[in-house]
This record gives sequence, structure tokens and C-alpha cells, in this order.
Amino acid sequence: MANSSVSMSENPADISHDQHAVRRQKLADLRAGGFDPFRANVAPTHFSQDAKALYVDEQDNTVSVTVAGRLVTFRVQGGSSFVKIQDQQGQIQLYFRKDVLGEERYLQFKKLLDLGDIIGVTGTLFKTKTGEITVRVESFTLVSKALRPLPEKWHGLSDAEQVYRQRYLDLIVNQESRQRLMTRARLVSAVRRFLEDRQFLEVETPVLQSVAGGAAARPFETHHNALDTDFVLRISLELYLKRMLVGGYDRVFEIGRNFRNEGVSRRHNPEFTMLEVYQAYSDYRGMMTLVQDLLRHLVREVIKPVDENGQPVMAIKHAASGELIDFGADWREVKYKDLIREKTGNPGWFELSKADKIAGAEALGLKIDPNWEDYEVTNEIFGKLIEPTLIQPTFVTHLPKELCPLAKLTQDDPSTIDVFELIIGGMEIAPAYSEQNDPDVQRQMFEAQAGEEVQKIDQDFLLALEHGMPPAGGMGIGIDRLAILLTGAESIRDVILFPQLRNTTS
RNA sequence: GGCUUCCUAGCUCAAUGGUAGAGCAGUUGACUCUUAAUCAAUUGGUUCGGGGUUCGAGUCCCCGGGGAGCCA
Repeated sequence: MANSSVSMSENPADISHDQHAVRRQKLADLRAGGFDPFRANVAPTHFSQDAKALYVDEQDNTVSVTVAGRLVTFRVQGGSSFVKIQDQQGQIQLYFRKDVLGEERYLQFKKLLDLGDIIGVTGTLFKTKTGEITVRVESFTLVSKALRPLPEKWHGLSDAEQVYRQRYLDLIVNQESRQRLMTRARLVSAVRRFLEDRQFLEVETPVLQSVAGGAAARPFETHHNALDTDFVLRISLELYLKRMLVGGYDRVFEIGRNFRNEGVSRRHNPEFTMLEVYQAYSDYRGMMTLVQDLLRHLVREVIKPVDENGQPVMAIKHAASGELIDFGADWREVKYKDLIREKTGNPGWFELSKADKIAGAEALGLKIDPNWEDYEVTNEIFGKLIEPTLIQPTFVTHLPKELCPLAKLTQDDPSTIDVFELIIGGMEIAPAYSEQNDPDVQRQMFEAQAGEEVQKIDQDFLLALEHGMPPAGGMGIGIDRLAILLTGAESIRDVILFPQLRNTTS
């Protein structure tokens, strides 16, 4: 923008109230002066925090850096100005002076730049009298003109709808969102490294499937034109990952998107990210150790909580209850039936008739659908009255076999399965099983579950099992829920960059 | 899907049924170490859309759109 004109063009209409028009006018003025910001670029030598780390002391004013980012504060005071730019790492202050840049250039800086513009600057590091490491700008370039104004600088963007629909604005102005979503990215990355370090292999399996297996949920339906075939979007990763076990990949995992055509709520997004892990020759008890190690690793390496003295701790504040969740202490392990007996105050609960169970559940204040199966009545007690109270990490074991057809039956109690459900902060975080590898038992379980809808049985998976699948432990973690828990978010929408919203007609 | 609730300037928010306002941002000016910089002046509205009640509607009622919370 070396030769650009500074004065606003003659314009009879008063556009001073219309920030979009004002910025377009500034762009036009820049172009009239022979400078097009959208054709300019800069070669940053450092990100903001890395640059600041280079500062030596007051004697040394020779450290030169080039940094680039979005203009987020703009404080002009006559012939000198402080502004801040923001990049991926954070913010860095820049100091513009008329006597350094020259009259004309300084005027261009003052008049043609706006909050929100993306600029690159080169200069030397110094420390202001208030102690902030700052770049004394020797040259600057506008590399992208923002034609729209930023949201309010102090309150940020708070309209939930705009936060979700225009997440980029939220990321620019709301530091907590910026931080939280970055933490999510780091969690996923740390999960990968943790598993790879233990020789797990990351694989990718189909999203488009003929049969949506591995979970009970309503799938999205779609159609492949060339094949003239209907497909569903996967609702879980399980059945394809187990085929990998059959194929001889002994430790596999996938971090992938699942799709469930069900309600949208604070805890549910139609598409969400699952981690599933399978380890041959392990079982649900092996998965207990694995998930415990994994979560502690994430807390220690990614979340890095500290106490009031700044000392590292293993506890995270639970957003909903304010209770401290301690990942370091021993994790409670308790049988499903014991929790139910405790909650109902009835040691003989599981021997009751269905009618008595319904009466018992209603006495606890629950609304029971009379069409529910016996185990569903009991599970309503678990889901509504027990799970939300389990704030500290708790392995609930020996779940009723009806709750999952893919796990092995407990040897001394065939009414339960060798699984755990890890509950933290009142949320299901991770289920894990000793995976069923007996093809005949698996077929029976599927048939019992499918009832009339035999076509929903994944026959190809059963064929794979007949070729022999090693005994294995398997585990799933809902990454979104994990991120809610570990970042202290209130809603799944706060840990998903672009949560699903209705289309707007306009 | 049901119930409750919200939608006002670019953003954050005000406004008993009685002239739609403020802060920030913008514009103009002052200011060469600021930290939500400061000071002076100033522009800016289809109050989500449509209909109704009323002398008069941002406000009350109905329909529609979108968001949030609770429930299913």
C-alpha cells in the first residue's frame, strides 16, 4: 500500500454509520493507490508467543521478528499507537510510531487499517514500561482486509446461534472458546499418540454401510446412484474393527464420525466422534487398565490441572456440580446389580415380577412405559437415578446381558456380561467388553435382538467370526463427551466446531 | 415431537401499551508507552417475518422462522 491515497474518496452519501460500506471504501482507496491487500502476503518468522520468547533484555534491541495475525485491538494516540494482533498462539502487541514509519505511512496505518484486518509486521522486540514485550514496527503490510467488523471487544460474541453458525467469529473474540476447542484437538492428538505408543494401529472403516450394526440407534439413510443401492451411515465402528481382528491386526483403533438420526440436545449431536479400541488377547479387565491409563495421561499431559499453589494435580472441577473429579485416586468398581439393590433398597429386586418392578420404579418417581421389557424398567432406574450421581470415575460392571449382544456372558452368572461402563461426571464415558468371539452365540444374540427384523443382522460379520476372531477386549470413548468432561464445557455444542443447527430460510 | 423462554443498531444490552436509548464499534478532531487507553463532537433502527387487538404495539394475542432450557 506504499503509494495509496489516504483521504476517503468524495462520496455525497454519508456512509459513516455503515461499517461494511466504510471498509469497502477503504479497500477501494487502497486499490486506487495501487495496492491490493488480497494479493499481498507476508512471511512470518514466528508465531506470537515464540516471538515473545526471543526477548532478551532491555539492553538488547536487536532481535527482529516478522509476525502476522488479525488486528484485535487498536489504540491510536497521536503519533504513536499500540495495537495487538492475534494468531494461533495468542496475541502480541505492536508499537507503531510516526517517527519510525514516516508521516505518510503512519497516516495510512491510522486511516486505512481496521480492527479485524490481517496484517504482517517486521520489527524489533522491546519491553514497554508496563512490562509487555512488544514489536517496534519498522514495516507493515495489510494482507487481508476485513470488510465486516468484529463483534464487541469486551463482551465478545454471546448470541449462541451466532457463536455456532459463525464459529470463526467466536474463535476470534472469545478466548475460552478458542482455548476449549484447541484443547479438544489436543486431546484427540494425545489419544492417537498414546495408542500408537502401545502398538495400536489406526485404521479407517466404511461410513457407508448396508447394515447399521454395533449399536441400537436409528441411522441416516442415503443412496448410491451408480450402484443404485441404499446405504446407511454408520452408527458405530465396532463390527468393522472386529473384522480387523479376524484379519490379524491385533491392536486397532479408529477415531471416526458416527451418525445417529435421533434427537439433538445438550448431550447429543447427530454426528459425533467415537474412539473405538480393540486389543486381541485382552478382555474387559485389560480395558480397565487401558482406559484408566489413557484418561490419566490426558489429564496430565493435555489438561494439566493445578491447585491453588500452581502445583500439578489430577483433579478437574466438574462443571455441573462443582465437585472435584479426582482421576488420580483409585477408581471405584461396582456391580450394576449392587447399585440397583442399593438404590431401590431391595436386595431381592431382581427376583421381583415385572409388575412389582414397575411399581418399585414408579415409587421412586419414575415414569415407566408398561410396554418396556423387564430389564428396561430396571435400567431406567440406573439411567435416571444412579448414573447422574456417579461423579467420581466409576466402573459399573456385570451389566444385564440384554444391554449388549456383543459381549461375552459372565461365566458364573449368565444373566450378566463381562463388561464395564465407565461413568464420570454423571455421564457414560466409556463402555468396554470382553468381546464375543463365538460365532454361534453371537448369531443367537443377534437373532434375539433383531426379532422380526432379521435383515438387520450383519451376516457378513458373522461369516468373519466363523473364520475365527481372537479373544479381545474392546472399548469405546465418545470423544465429544470426553471433551465436555475434561474442558468443563456445559454442552456438546461447545466442544464441536460446527454443531448441527436448523437451516435458516433467509 | 411437547412444554417453557428468548430474538431491539455491526456487537453487548436498556426501554409500565404512549417520541426506540446506552456502552463498545464506526465517522470527525485532539493526543508519541497504551492495557476495556483517554477527551470532544457525531452517524446509525423493516425492534426476526406475517397477521390481529388498540386512539396508539418493541411491549398484548394468533401464525410462521430461528436459538436456548427441560421433557420424550
